[in-house]
Amino acid sequence: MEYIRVAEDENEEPMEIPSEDDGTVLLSTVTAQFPGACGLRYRNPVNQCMRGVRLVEGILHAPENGWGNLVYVVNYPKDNKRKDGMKTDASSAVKLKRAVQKHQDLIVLGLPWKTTEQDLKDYFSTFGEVIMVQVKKDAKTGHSKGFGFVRFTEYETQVKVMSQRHMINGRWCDCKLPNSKSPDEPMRSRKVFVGRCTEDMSAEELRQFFSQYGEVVDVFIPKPFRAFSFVTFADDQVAQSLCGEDLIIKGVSVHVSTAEPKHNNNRQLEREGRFPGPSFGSQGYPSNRPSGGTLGNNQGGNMGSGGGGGGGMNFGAFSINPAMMAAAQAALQSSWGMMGMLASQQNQSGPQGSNPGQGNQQREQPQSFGSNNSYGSNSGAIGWGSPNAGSGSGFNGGFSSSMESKSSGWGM
DNA sequence: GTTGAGCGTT
Repeated sequence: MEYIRVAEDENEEPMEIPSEDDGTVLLSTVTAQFPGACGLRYRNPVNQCMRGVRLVEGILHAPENGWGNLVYVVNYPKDNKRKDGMKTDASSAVKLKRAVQKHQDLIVLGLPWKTTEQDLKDYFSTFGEVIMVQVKKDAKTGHSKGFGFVRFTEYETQVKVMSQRHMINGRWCDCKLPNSKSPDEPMRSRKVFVGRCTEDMSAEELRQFFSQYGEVVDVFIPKPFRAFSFVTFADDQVAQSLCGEDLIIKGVSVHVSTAEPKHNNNRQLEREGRFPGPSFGSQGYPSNRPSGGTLGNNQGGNMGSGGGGGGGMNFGAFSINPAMMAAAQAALQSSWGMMGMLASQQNQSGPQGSNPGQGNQQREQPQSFGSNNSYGSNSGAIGWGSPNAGSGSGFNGGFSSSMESKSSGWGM
């Protein structure tokens, strides 16, 4: 482990604080010693100017030549000279949790409209081996939405890429960890949820693919197509180890998480706090949720919103539509089954018991299952994530790779 | 035919 020297003032005695394995320093590590700190700066030996240390998502990145022996000075918001602390901590705590980083897709923000996946591939390949790029496009027009994703083979490459800005086709772009996923949550389940599946991923292909990590005992793909599936392993540790990972299947980045969709992934709700409207039976869930938990949302209560129906749920009022069927179907597959859907009904008497995290499920808003499930090309295909084994043959069917075309003539 | 902070067809 490496340490860097940090002081509250240039003249004060520096304190050594630890860096992470990847050479970054967590802001949370700094705030642990200097409450209220919001960043670091240092005096550039070359020109004697103070320089800020790059900070992204709670992670401090070393200067070009590493941390070295410089003394880094703590930054505080405005002219707070510490002491007050605490207040900012609550809000920053959320970000600090992102601190532990793994190998993940990076989101690329600020892309020029004209930038193609090939451009991305070409550009990012200068940092290290790229195994996936995507430019998000409008389904109809095919026009870029101005952002994309990239995934590197090496974690070090990822760290490097995150630590700086990028000039891509004439625009400055940022690479960050997407906030579409939260740090993995603990849960003892052999089943994982696989999001962002495409329709052409068959159960057999998924089984084949996931078998490289461990014995797969079940693959379930909800029908009609819902862009996710469930994979159950024989060994729960295998399942757990995959949670939070992005995996590349047929050039498409899928996301693995616990079989219970933790996220009512709504950041708005976090900020706005409580839900409006009546929430019957919402005697709050035990607050022993795993760290990443979504804060007190009373979701379950929505079901009764119309009449309130103090205390009792009126099943007679239910009408089953296809969406609900699918939601139920999904629920049956998840670890908690219908428990999730009926979350707010639970008494949760024993603080003991099994898993925290039951409370707030509610699978899916019923949504139109309209016919248009046709998403076209998975363009950014770069083949399989190359499972080691040989048997995998037969899948290499034709997914065209937009990256195979060599040379990216940019400029005319 | 436009745009420029964001977050990937759960």
